[in-house]
Amino acid sequence: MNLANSFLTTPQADMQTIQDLLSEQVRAAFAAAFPGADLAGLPLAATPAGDEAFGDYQSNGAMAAAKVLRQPPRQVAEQVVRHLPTGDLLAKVEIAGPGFINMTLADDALARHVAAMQDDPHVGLPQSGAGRRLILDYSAPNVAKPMHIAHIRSTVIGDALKRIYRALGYEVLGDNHLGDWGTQFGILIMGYRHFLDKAALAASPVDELQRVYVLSHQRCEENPAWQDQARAELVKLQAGDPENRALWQTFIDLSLEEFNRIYARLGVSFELIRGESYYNDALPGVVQKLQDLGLVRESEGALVAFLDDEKLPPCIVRKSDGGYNYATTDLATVFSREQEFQPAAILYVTDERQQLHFRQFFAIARKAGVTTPLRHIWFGLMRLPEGLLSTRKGTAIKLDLLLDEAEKRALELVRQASPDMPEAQQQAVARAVGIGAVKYADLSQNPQSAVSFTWEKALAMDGNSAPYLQYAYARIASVLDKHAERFPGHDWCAAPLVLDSPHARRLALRLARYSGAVCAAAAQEKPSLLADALYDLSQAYSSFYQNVPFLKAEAGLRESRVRLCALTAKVLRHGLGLLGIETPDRI
RNA sequence: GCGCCUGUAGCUCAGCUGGACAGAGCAUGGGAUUUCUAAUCCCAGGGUCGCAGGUUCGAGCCCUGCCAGGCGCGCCA
Repeated sequence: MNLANSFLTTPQADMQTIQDLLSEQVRAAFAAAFPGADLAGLPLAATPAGDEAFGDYQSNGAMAAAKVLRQPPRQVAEQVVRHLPTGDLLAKVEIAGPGFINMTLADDALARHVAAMQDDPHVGLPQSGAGRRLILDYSAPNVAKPMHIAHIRSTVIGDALKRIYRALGYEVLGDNHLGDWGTQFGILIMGYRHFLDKAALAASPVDELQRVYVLSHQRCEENPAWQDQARAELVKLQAGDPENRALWQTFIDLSLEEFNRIYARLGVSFELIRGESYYNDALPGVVQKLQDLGLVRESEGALVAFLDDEKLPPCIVRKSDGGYNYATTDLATVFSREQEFQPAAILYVTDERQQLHFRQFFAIARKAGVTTPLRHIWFGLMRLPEGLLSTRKGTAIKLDLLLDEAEKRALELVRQASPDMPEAQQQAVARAVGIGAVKYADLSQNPQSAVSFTWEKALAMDGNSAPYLQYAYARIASVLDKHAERFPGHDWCAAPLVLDSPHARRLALRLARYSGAVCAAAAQEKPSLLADALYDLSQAYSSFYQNVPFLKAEAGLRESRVRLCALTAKVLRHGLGLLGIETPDRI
C-alpha cells in the first residue's frame, strides 16, 4: 500500500477480498509462530502467485522475516506453515525455494467465494470509502482551444479514477477546472475584433477562435503597440468592462458547447464546472492571507513565496503588474474546496510538466493551514513518433477526428461480424466499440509512461484491446440468451459451481482477484492495473469458451458452466464500467 | 547549471514497490471452424532489462557514476 495514500488506508468493516482473507491468516500464522517478535512493516501479505504452477497465492514474508528473526528463511517458513491451517479455505500449503510459502485454495472455497459475488451489489468490492468525499480535478481544457488527442489522458484517466473510487464507496466530486481566465483573453479579444471570419465561427467556433488567437499572438510578437492594446483589453476585461465581458462569455459558451459534445461522446461528466474565473474575487483575499501569515515578500516588484526550506524555487503569487497567476488561483481553489466540501482528499490529474508547480502550490497551501491531503496524479506526455504535438506546427490531431475514425473502423467490423443487425444498432455498437478502443488504449497503459501516439495502437481492435473484452462479453450475453431459449426452466442462478477443469478453475481465480485489482488501481491511482486484470480475466474466459462446452454439456454441469459465464459477464461489465467503457450485448 | 521523468523482444508496452527460469499485444511461422459469435483459441521462434560498478541469500526494481532522450526551473497555465 502506498503510504502517500493515507486517505485510502482506513480500517474497513468488510474485509472480503480473498487475498485479504489469506493475508490475515498468514499474518496470524506469523504472530502465532513467533510471539513477541516485531514483524510490523514486513511484507507478509499474500500476493497472487507469480506462476500458477506454484499455486494461487504466495507469501514471501518468511524471507523478509528471516533477518529480523535471525533464522534461516526456510525454517521460518516451516514454523509459519505449521500455524497455517489447511481445510476450509486452503487445500494445500507448500514451501518452495528459499522460503516461498505457496498456497492453493480449496476448490469449493474458491467456488463459494466467487458465487457470493453474484448477489453482491458491489461485486465483492470493499466499501472502504463509505462516508468520505473526494474531489477529483481533471480534464480542465483551455477555453478557445480545440481539444486534441493529448486531452484525452486527463479526461479519461480522471473519469476512470472517479468511477473506481465511487465503486469503493467514496463520494467523488469531479470538478472541471477550465482554463477560462488569464492573459490570453486580451490577445484573443484583439484577434476576435480584427480577424474574425463569421462563417468560419458558425461552422466551427473553437477552431476559428484558435485561428484568430494565433494570428493575434503573432501580431503581438511583431508589434509592441498591438501587444499594449491586448494588455489594455485584458485590463478592461478584468475591470468588468461590459463589452469585453460579453465577448469573454461568448468564448466560454462556444467552447463549452464543443467540450460538452466531446464529453458526451466519451461518456464523461462532471459534478462541478468551476473554471479559474470562478475564484477571481477571492484572489486579493488569498494574497492578503499569505501576507498576514508572512509567507510572501516583495521581490522585483512581484509578491513571491520563497520555499527554501522545501528546497523548491520561489513561486510568484502576484505579478509586478498586480495581476494574479496560476498559483494564486490554485490556492484560492483549495481554500474554497476545503471550506465548502470538507473532502478527505483532493486529487489533481494533470500532465507531468506541472509537477514542480504542484509541489510549490502544495507547500504554500500547507503553510497556509490547508490540512486536506493533496495529491498530484501526473501522467506522461503524449507525443507523436515524429515529435511533440504542436498546435502551431499543425501536428496536433483533433480529438473529434480520432473518435470519428475509431467509430468508422468499428462500424466496418460490426457490419462484417453482424451483417443482419439493423443499421441503427450497428451504429450504436460501433460507437461503443470505437470509443471503447480509444479509451482503453490509454487506460491500459501505465499513466506515468509517456504515450507515443500511433493510429494503429489507438484504434487497435484485437489482442489487448477494449473490443477484445467487449467481444468476450457479447459472446457470454449470447450464450445466456441461447440457454434461456433452449433450456427453459433450467435456471443457472443457484447451480452449484463445479470447477472441474483447469480452464474453469483459472477463470474462477481471475474472478476472485477482481476486487484486489480494483483496490490496487485505487491505491496506486492507476486504472491500468484494473485494465490488466480484466484482460487476464477475458483471456481466461476466451480459453474456457474455446475449450469447454457448456450449452452442449449435460444438464447440471451445463448450468454450472453457464453460471460461471454469467459471473464473468457481470465482472467484465462492472470492470469495464469502471473504466468508462460500454458493453453492448451484441457485437 | 539544477530538478523531475524515461531507457525491457523487430514495434508498442506490462512487470503487483527486492523474489522463483523477465511477461503480454502487434508483427513473423505453424495448427484449430459440419459445433455455444474465429474481433477467438492452441503451439513456436524472438532478450547482455541503456552501460559500468555497488548493496543483498537474491536486483529489471535500491545506491553511485556515466551514455541517450523527454520535460521543467519568478512575473504562461
